[in-house]
Amino acid sequence: MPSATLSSVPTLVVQRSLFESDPAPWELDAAERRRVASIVLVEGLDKPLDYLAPDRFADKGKPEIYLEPGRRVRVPLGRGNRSVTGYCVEVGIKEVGSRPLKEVLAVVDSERLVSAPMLRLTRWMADYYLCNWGQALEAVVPAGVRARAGTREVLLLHVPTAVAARISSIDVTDTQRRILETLAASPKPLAIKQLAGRAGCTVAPINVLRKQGLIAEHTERVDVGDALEHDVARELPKQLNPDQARAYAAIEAALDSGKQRTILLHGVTGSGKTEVYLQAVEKVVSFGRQAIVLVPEISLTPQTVRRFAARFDRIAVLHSHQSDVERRRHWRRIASGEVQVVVGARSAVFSPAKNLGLIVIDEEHEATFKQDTAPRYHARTVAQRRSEDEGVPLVLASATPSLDAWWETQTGQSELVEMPRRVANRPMPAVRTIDLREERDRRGPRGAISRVLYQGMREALSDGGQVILLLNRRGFSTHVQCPRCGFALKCPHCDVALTFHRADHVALCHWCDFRAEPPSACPDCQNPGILYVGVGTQKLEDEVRARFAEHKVLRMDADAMRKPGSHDTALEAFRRGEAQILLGTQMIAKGLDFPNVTLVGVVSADTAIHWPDFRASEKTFQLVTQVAGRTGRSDRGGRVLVQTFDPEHPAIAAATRHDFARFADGELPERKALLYPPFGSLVRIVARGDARDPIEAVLTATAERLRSQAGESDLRITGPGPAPLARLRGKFRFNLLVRSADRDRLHALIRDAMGRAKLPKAVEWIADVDPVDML
DNA sequence: AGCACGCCGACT
DNA sequence: GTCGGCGTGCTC
Repeated sequence: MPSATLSSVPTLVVQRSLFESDPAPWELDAAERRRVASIVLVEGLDKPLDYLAPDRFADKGKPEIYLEPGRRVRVPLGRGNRSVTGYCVEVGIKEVGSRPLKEVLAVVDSERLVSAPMLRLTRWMADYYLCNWGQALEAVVPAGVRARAGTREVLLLHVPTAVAARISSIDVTDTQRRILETLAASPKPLAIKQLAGRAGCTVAPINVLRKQGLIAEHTERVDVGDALEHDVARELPKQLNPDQARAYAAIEAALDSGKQRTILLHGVTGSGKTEVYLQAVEKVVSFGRQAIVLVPEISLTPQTVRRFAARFDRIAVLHSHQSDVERRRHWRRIASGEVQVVVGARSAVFSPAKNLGLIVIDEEHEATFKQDTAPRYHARTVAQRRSEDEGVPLVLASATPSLDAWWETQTGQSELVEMPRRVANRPMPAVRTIDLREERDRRGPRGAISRVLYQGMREALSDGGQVILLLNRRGFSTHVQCPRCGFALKCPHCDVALTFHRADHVALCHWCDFRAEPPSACPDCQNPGILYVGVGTQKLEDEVRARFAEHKVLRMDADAMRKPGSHDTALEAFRRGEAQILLGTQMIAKGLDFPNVTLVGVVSADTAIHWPDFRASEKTFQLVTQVAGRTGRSDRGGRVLVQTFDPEHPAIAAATRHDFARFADGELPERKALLYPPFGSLVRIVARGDARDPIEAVLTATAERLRSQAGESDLRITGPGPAPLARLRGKFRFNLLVRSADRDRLHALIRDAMGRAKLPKAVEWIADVDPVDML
């Protein structure tokens, strides 16, 4: 072949590709204004794609297949045109022609799932939480709603009007005439079985009529089963005391202002915060708007729901233990505007309230408001954004506010309302620490309960009071260890010691549920004296039963409360006095109101103090303060005994004085010095994989990229280093902490750095924005 | 996320 | 010569 021909080939190729990417003249001529839908795919690439919206999807008279933003569609993607699902986020008339657009294949949803404000919110979430827009959209609409759980396609029959007019004169059998008359007389279309039942015949003659066209049919999607609403005795608003009235007035002013405001309701345990926000919600409802009240999942008991049901005619409940069918029922009632108040867990912040008037977050400091899978949103942050976008007030309530929410009040971004006194002027319980260092050196029975705590329990019980014992460790013993060779039983998949559970006689990993046979002798040195050390709730229960044999003991922890509903049953039993001693993990520390509890014992206040988490102090303060708040709630009074090896620790010292401000004043400067929240924004990147080196390498490269891109900014980078839980479920884990006072820039830098990194197949990573769990 | 294209090694 | 390894890049 002549060389001239060879050299001309590449030229041709180059020109062809130019024609393909640039509009050719004849294509420009053909440019048209067409209806174009912008589609965000549920998975895959994070960039809206444009598709042609055929006219058949533009007919408002056909709401089943009307294409509008907030509905899902099926669209062809890639060379193979495989059909994928995406959310329509925009529909408009656009100039097309430069490149032929593909067409939307089908409209999936027969109604809008995501409103315009929710579309904006999800777009913001994607930016803020470094996730795909598609992921954010999927988080906002419950799976049961997407799948239309609890509905069925049914075939409905009716008599065409032309036929109905001459039923008596049609040539049919008597049975067929009866069928036609029955159906024509029905005000609503009927299913085949319904019609057969009413006409007193089988389905056979009905099918004959259908074939003849004397009966018309169409399909419709209907709900199966009816909503059962239970009647609850109505309760009237309570008279507010002066502190409550002041707090209410502040919220009322915010509501009347018609503007977004954030109010932190800082009220000591037992100060009656709930009544304040209930009345605020009543006000919102009175002018026809809706309120969302978020509570921690654990507080969302039937009792809590009853409390709301007693005050409002139409409430909806949303939480994770509902079936898809239930959740969809509540969700649609909210979307229809029927519901006045939504009470729900974290994800209820996405409730499709049309005419939102107020958002309340009770126990605002609780970690459960942070989602621990993508998108890793915090309901408080999302609620703040939503309330700004929709111009409604946000009320945060807590006896132990998060330092994040607290600091906002100090900088004037939100308003602080204090409720420093308990209702009925009841005093706060006296809190006394018991120094376990002294106790350790004393002779006497060795156990988890010190002499002083034992005496306190004896006194409380003999006076007819009840006792709560907090121990934030489940299981029987926390370690299985050989005193001779130092061997400790560890999880083969995780970097943690196995906890011995005596009830199941198993050594259990609390992270991956690995189970092992507990050894009776040291597997290493065969020493038969292997020790089961460290006290969990099960061992504490044994000790309490042995030393208080004449009293009934109730244990509440994740193991004892495995059955659905057992949590509520146990609390009710304790409330009725069927047990005198309630012991358990943090699930007994929160929000409960037992008037007869006159003693709270904290078996070990130190469990969280040495946690490798910058919030360790904050968590300790909250836990001790919250559990202390469970007593002194009646005229019987109450007191609190806190066992600790570190009575001078600022968190414990402040908790014993119920002194939040003192705790905050001590803790905030430390956060500031290290640029931790609330002074800096924090993003934690966690990488995991089968081998240490590639994981660390990816994070090192990312850290370097961040440093080189950071320029003059205040970026502070810690790591990469092994995560506090360096091995989990068989994977090695490394993390990188990045913080900056400039939140938006921080998020943008990390998005860029992670987007550019080439991730080896064997490495997975996530970015956790505003992390709560640092393990 | 898939799914194709593409450029190098072991086979019929 | 062909099958197939998974690196790279695109998807309206």
